[in-house]
Amino acid sequence: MGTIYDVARLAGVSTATVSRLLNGTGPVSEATAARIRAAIEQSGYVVNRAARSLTTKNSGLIGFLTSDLTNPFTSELAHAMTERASRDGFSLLTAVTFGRDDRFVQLADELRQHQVDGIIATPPETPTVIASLQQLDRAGIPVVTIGITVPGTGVDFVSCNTYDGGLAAMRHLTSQGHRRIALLTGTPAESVAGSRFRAYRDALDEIGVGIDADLVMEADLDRESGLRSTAELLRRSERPTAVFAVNDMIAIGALQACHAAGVDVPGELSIVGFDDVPMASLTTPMLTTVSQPRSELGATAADLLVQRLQGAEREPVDRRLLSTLVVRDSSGPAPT
Amino acid sequence: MGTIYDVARLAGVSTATVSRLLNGTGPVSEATAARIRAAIEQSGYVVNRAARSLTTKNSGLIGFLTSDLTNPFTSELAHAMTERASRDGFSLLTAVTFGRDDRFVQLADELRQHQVDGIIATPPETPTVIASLQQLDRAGIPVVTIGITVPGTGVDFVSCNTYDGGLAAMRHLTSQGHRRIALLTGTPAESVAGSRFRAYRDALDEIGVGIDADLVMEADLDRESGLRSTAELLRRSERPTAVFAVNDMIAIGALQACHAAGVDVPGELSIVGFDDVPMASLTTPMLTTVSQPRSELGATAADLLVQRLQGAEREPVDRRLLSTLVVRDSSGPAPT
DNA sequence: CTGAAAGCGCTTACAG
DNA sequence: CTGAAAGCGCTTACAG
Repeated sequence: MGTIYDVARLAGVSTATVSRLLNGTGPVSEATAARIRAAIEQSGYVVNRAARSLTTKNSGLIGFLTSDLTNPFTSELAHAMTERASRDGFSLLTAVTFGRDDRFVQLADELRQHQVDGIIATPPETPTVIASLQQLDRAGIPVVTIGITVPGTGVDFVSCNTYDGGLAAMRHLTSQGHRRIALLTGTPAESVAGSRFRAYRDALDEIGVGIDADLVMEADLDRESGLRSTAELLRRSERPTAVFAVNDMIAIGALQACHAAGVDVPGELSIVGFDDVPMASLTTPMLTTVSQPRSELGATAADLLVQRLQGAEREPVDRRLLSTLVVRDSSGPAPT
Repeated sequence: MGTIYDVARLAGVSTATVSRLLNGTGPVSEATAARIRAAIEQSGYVVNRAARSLTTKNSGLIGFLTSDLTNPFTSELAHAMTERASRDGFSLLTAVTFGRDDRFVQLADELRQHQVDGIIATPPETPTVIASLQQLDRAGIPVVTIGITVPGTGVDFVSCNTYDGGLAAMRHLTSQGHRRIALLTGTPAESVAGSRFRAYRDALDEIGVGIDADLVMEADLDRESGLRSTAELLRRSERPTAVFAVNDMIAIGALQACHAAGVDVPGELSIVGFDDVPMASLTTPMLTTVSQPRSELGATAADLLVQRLQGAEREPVDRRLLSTLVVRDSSGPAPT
């Protein structure tokens, strides 16, 4: 592909001059500029950013750590981040953890090896992950998290008021007479989707009902496990009357379990999800869920990181976007 | 973060020895190995792969060029590719073109700047894109494409038999009496989703009906444009009785347009999609569509590329996976 | 406006 | 089993 030396030789100048033209980092006479441009054209020269990063300490790479690119929520985040980042010449290096803590740690390390300028993470809020994020921060790598806070660091944080959203969802159920409400969430419930767990607990508390451990289903955060957990709930002699899923994919799995078991939704079981993914309004019945501004979350996260990478000195930011309950058809009064 | 020099100094050895231990590329006595490991631990050393790539010519980066990460089809591809690639230590550098040719060319260049070892692309089959891909190939960068062929190159190719799938979908409609069938596709129809266009044309040909240009709706490949195109079709005095969408997102948009206009599906209009994205079985009515093995496509593409990157010398591969028509509820007999 | 030279952090023959 | 040194492709003071 040719190096900057080839271009320099072809144009009869030094590599310093070529570099200056390429980066607009110093004056170059129009005559030599023209010769250099011709040489670049002729040799098909493409700058080697890996080499460049060796001196500049900037790779132009942003690491994105996520557990599942398949989840529409995540893919919209990634899309919005890519778009925002590319505006300032940054590319996204994506690492998928499959929700496994050990992979998170390993992939964070890999991103560092690739000299990412910064990292955006939207992982489960487990101790291992938090520790890993803190280490990144200590190593001086700018980090922005979506949905989880990392105490004692300079990490920027963008999220929705998921607690409020979760509370609205739960109250929507309790106000309609639901008492036996199952929670479909990750493992452990307290930390994976922790704010939604707290909303679940507090809303039950409001109506004087404690948490029934049998109704807290800890599993993966995907449709499969929503289907499995709900199928199990439906087999029990004493069923819940409602299900609160911490994301829509789980809720959709729950819906499918009901279809399969011939259980009427919302007549026999109310289902509420979280995220308002595109397909939430396409299910039968359409899903009641909490809407999060996905693109805005992604764009904001990327924006905060880019700002920092461009030298903005400021206090760590805690940016909360609004999430709202969207009542559709999968929820209704508790059966009497 | 410390460099290999810091580690070497700390362990009292040369950088060459550290490098040999790190890469398992030469013998190191157990005693020194232990000292080096301790030094790495102590200094929190992380190898700089950008620097490494300067000598090895391997970045460990695979570029993924796609038009829309939001499409479930694409995100599943990306997911599967990431998984397969990471097995051999490769990371995915994602570039999103938003379906724009100029961005494709620019992003391909950016990926080269970042020294990607190879590229996987699943873009529209436009002349600009083909030319760009050919240039990549000429530059000696291994390329695997999903869904489009690049003539006269060493590019590996993995796809479904989308023509057969499209033909099955179209025959499903024509055999039920449909004559006025609209095609919802990209611009230009002949090349974006070209095989599906050919299937459309040939199936109409079989029943002695020519293409009615008014029924070929060229637009973007997303839900929005499916909605818009269909809304327009529904406003016409002479409506089509069926719609064949080249992907499910478009088909879902078509479904929504019908909902909005109070048009019964499939009573008044049959809709057939393509891809069988997860939400295709969650719509009301559930979508008739052509199923593509998404994960397998992604995994195969990544596999072919990794093989090549690991030095496999072989003829360019043309791997066809099977796509099949899935008849659900959005299609039925033509209204009489 | 331009060039010579050092240095970024690695790996790799080569020599021992 | 180990080290000295060159080289990968850039950028950046420094000097002119």
